[in-house]
Amino acid sequence: MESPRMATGNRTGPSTPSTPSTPSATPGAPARRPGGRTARTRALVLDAVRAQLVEHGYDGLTVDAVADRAGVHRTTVYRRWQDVGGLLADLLTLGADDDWQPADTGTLLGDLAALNHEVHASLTEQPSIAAALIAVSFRSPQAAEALRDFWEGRYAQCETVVDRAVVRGELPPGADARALLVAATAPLYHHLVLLRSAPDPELPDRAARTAVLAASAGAFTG
Amino acid sequence: MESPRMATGNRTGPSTPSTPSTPSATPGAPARRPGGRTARTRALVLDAVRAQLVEHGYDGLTVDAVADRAGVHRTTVYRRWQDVGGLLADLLTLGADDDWQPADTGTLLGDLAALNHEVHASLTEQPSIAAALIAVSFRSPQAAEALRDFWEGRYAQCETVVDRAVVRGELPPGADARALLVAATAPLYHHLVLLRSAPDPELPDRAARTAVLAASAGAFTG
DNA sequence: CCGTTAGTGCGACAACAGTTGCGTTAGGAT
DNA sequence: ATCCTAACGCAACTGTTGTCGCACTAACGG
Repeated sequence: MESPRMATGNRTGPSTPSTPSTPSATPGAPARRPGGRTARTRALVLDAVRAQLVEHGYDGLTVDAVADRAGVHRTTVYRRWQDVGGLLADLLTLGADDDWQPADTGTLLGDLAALNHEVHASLTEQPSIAAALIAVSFRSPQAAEALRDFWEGRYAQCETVVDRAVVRGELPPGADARALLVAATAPLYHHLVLLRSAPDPELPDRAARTAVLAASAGAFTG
Repeated sequence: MESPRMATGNRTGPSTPSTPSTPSATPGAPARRPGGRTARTRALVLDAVRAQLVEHGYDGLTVDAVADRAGVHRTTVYRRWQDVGGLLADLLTLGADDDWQPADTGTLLGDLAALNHEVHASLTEQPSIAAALIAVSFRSPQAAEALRDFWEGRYAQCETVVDRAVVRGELPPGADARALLVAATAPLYHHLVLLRSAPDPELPDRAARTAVLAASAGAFTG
């Protein structure tokens, strides 16, 4: 997971509740207005979320503080994002919809190590948006779902890493790509998020190596 | 991790701030009073925490609700435990100091699988004290530290599993026991806590098998 | 048994989270 | 250019979280 990047575009935001792709085709639902002011507000607020997170950390990330910093009224934030979890969830979806691709280093070990280094970096940066999102996902269903979707997407995209390894003959066909990817990355999350160990710069490489050895031993094939 | 058991003893509780083992030898510090009423209050409150957690889940676990149920005033709870995290941390320390031992099944795979089944059970029981503690550990430093200490103790105790495997000749000597144990258990936590996947009854065995295969391939012998 | 005071009960208080009703502004369609 | 109304600003409100000062009760030492 890398840090979500800001794209100050004209996107609608999460307040648009499951709108079909053809907005004008739904007569019962009220017409959305994703234009000028709405988009501007969203950009201001999400900018404020990131700035507030950087300056005051996760504990200083309250709805009131974000609204003040964005120059927007409290109720506006509450109406569109509900709570802090909604804000971070929106920030995540904003950064997740870009066309991220796993690195292609030529070997399974290299690919997994590169992936792990990305995860490691996103979890150890100060402050870590990823860590804040994980923390808030235990309070906010919105954040939990956004994080779930984000990881689902990322793991799906990373399956190409395993596919490439199969094509190269590094792995036998029929390997459980998802299980392999989880085995490679889980120790990182376990140490940094749950055990809260001190960051170990060699951990990404070691975890990747362990997963590759297990895969070579046939751990993920039937 | 299994559910902490209640021992309605006369222990002091976490409010005793790092008291040396000889309380009477510290003239500057005020004399503690761990006796009758204090112990009774702690038992009442911790009982209420567990009951409240069982009946209303983690979301219903507020300081006020616990105090009401325990028949104790709010301020008493705030003063001795600070917050919900302190309450759960105390509950954990109460259950963690028993002489837990990892199962001895005769094989490394069996031992790791048994361990994983314990972890799986503690995380999927409804409601899960373990899951509640993990969730609250992101809000409360006390809970975070208690959880950290708990896991540190458990992983230390589990190193005997690896030692036994070395003695049996299943593993070469010099294996990194901690890394092996983390590799075996991390996928469980990753799926159940972070990814929030649906519980997979085969996951404990598969994760244990993966770790053993990696270990046999020399993944943890640096 | 008595004196000291740690621990508790009690009420008042501030700060924060979150909601509601209503008036105002500005997007978008005609 | 005009109308409709989504989105916003504003203020007042409720409920919860956490703190503080003071009085009181009971644990522990003598």
